[in-house]
Amino acid sequence: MNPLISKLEIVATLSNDDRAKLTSFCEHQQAVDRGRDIVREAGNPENVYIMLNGWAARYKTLPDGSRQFTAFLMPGDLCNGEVTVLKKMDYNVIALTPVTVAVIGRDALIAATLERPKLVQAFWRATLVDEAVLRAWLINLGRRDAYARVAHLICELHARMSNLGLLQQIEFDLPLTQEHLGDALGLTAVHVNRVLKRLRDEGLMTLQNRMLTLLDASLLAKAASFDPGYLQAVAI
Amino acid sequence: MNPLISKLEIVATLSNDDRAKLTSFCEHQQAVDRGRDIVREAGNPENVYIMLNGWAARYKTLPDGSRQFTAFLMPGDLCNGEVTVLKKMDYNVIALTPVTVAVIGRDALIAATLERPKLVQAFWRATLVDEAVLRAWLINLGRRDAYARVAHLICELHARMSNLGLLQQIEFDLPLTQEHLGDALGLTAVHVNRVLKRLRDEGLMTLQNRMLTLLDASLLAKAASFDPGYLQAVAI
DNA sequence: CGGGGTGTTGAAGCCTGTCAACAATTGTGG
DNA sequence: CCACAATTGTTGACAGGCTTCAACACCCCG
Repeated sequence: MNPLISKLEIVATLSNDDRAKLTSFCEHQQAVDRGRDIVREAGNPENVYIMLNGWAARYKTLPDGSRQFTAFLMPGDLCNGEVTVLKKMDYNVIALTPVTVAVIGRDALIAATLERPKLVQAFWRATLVDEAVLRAWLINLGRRDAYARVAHLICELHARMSNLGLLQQIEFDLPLTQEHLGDALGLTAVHVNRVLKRLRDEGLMTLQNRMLTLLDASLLAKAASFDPGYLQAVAI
Repeated sequence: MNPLISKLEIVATLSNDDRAKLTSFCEHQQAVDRGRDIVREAGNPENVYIMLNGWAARYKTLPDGSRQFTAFLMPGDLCNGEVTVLKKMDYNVIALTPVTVAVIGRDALIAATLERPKLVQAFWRATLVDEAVLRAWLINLGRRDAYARVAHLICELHARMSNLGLLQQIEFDLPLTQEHLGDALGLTAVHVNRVLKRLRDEGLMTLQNRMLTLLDASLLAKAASFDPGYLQAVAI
């Protein structure tokens, strides 16, 4: 199944025509090696890149060399959807695993959406959910200690993958290093390690060999004060 | 001058017709006392509220009672623009000063924007700038210490007010308490106080009686590694 | 088999939170 | 206009969470 369609159908109902259009968007594909940037701050945003496979992260690097992720991108997510409306990009996107993206000319995407107001609205709604996730991250960094912060991120990632239909079980592939988690959470990899150990010792979850196992999902959600409401768009 | 028009004209060019429409949006006004919520998470989002005067903050409260701001809202900002596309709101907005808002029926706003694609795009671009601000806040909380964090927020607020044409000088009214700053920065009011003292002692800025004075703007920007690029939308 | 990346653990130090007391300012009612 | 209360700002002492630095184990891939 096309992940872009899956993602948009969470927030909107699409016609067969819309689905066909989205499928055609994904014809021109490109592979990106793990560790390489998919889009760059300085780059010319002529194209829009859509995640089809693998994991990526939106990030920015500070003058002192430290890095902060502002989003994890999963299949169906737009790497730089903004450029349909703005000529600027103020972030980078890096492939955290081997990634395949769909490449669409910015103008082609704009033209297509002009003919299909339903599609615009679907993209728009998906963007608003992304923004809600961003707000949740801010709250996470501002007001939760490292323990609850890690727990909250794990709950979010599990819920998002579950929404995409990428899993049903308590065990799933999480191809993130502890440094990646630290970059997302505003923590050092060392401290992420200590928190994961505690979560493991307490029997809430384990993360080994890139396999995450939720041993006690409800306790984990409670520790994180996780409320999944913000991940579900409610269409008018 | 109508602050909504000022705000949108930063990111788009408007026709006289558009401006007239926006002015008509602001006919139905409402006053909100300092400390009261303008919109509530649980509330029914039938209306869209637009800031005309005063300061407000988007926020969420955690189970333990702590509060995190996710945005400061100034004249021209939409309190809950999402509800034109989504039926849900996952945050509150509180008036930090006495506020006047314009109240528009959600359906009326949707109808108006359907006739005016230019207006939709203007709103959309403004939203994307707001999102860039949100990312900047996340980076601020994730990777800067309290000193640089406070400095960065001050730089941002100064730049935003400057963009709105609300000031030209190095001195301007900043009606936020130290607790407000703490809620935005993920710090305690006590520690904000200590940082402000240090910034004062070092001659970078003072904040007294709700008056902020930038004594050395370039040094302050340097301490914060502040780059104002993200505040300016670049239209296609 | 060897090497780079990743994970694990400990010790020490610093940044920020917590608690508390008091000062300054603002707001309110007489 | 004054008196008083409530909010906000200021400062100190102390505790704790997280970072830093370091060493080593593990694992995958060449």
